[in-house]
Amino acid sequence: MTAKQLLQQHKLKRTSCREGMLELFLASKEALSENELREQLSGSYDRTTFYRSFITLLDAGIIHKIVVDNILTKYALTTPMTREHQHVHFFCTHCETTKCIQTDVEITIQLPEGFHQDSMDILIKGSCNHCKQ
Amino acid sequence: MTAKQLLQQHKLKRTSCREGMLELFLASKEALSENELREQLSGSYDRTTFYRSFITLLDAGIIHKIVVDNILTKYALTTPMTREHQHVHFFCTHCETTKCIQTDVEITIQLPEGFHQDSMDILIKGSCNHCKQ
DNA sequence: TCTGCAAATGCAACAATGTTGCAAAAGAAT
DNA sequence: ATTCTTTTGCAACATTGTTGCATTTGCAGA
Ligand SMILES: [Mn+2]
Ligand SMILES: [Mn+2]
Ligand SMILES: [Zn+2]
Ligand SMILES: [Zn+2]
Repeated sequence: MTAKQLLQQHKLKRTSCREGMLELFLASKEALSENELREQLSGSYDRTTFYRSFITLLDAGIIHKIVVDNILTKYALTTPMTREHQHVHFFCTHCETTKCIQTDVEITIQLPEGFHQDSMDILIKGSCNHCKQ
Repeated sequence: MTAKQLLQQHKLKRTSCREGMLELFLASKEALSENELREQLSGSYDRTTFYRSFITLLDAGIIHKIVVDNILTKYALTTPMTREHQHVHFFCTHCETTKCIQTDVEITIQLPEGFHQDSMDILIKGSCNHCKQ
């Protein structure tokens, strides 16, 4: 799947910002932040354009967002696996590497009477294979 | 347990800001945000003082922090239950009510080779008993 | 290939949240 | 009451994200 195909498939205009972002997502095994994308797209775009592109790609379901506390926000491609709701994310507290964990989880938690669950976010923090002590 | 006792027990100075915050935490069944605390402590304190008080109470382990995406940050008292295991938080997407779920969870997720887990955050989103449709 | 229109962009301004340095005030111990 | 330390308030700043508006671009149709 190419960036161009992804955009066409979702009937989105093929702009260089979107296409550049998608190429980086397609090439990366890890989630990427706005800053990481901008660094690599040296022909920088305005910050506003990035934010609006994120919104477009999120709305289309092409990418999804991973927020780690007040520390950072990253984005990753949505795959068939990650599209299934509750999947797990991993965050390395040393190098901030953030990954989608491709595992099926079946967790049921008893909520108080009258509460209703729509979704569940699971974030594991620890050290990645490069940062293990 | 009173606010005064909590502060003395942790050898913290008994200032009116800290004591006011703790009284609200002790009286609340839900997690509270900076704004909710400030509203109720009408004899408002400076924003900086709030942030520094949060840090003090967090460091002492008296409260813990619950971050919901880029939406909001709330705080709640640390109880014996919440201190122990990985515990779960609930966030109502309608009224933003945020609660600690007092349930024991034992979840093991297989991480990629070389990855090491330190902690796990679980956030359930949905509607609370007042907002159920 | 050219034209026209809707959509995307860049820029400036703004808001919310959180942090830091420093002088003044308050807490607690003597 | 005096002293010393910690906390506070204020101003300034950083980061992240949003909005309005004029300009530019992509793309469909001629
Ligand atoms: Mn993911
Ligand atoms: Mn909790
Ligand atoms: Zn790492
Ligand atoms: Zn609610």
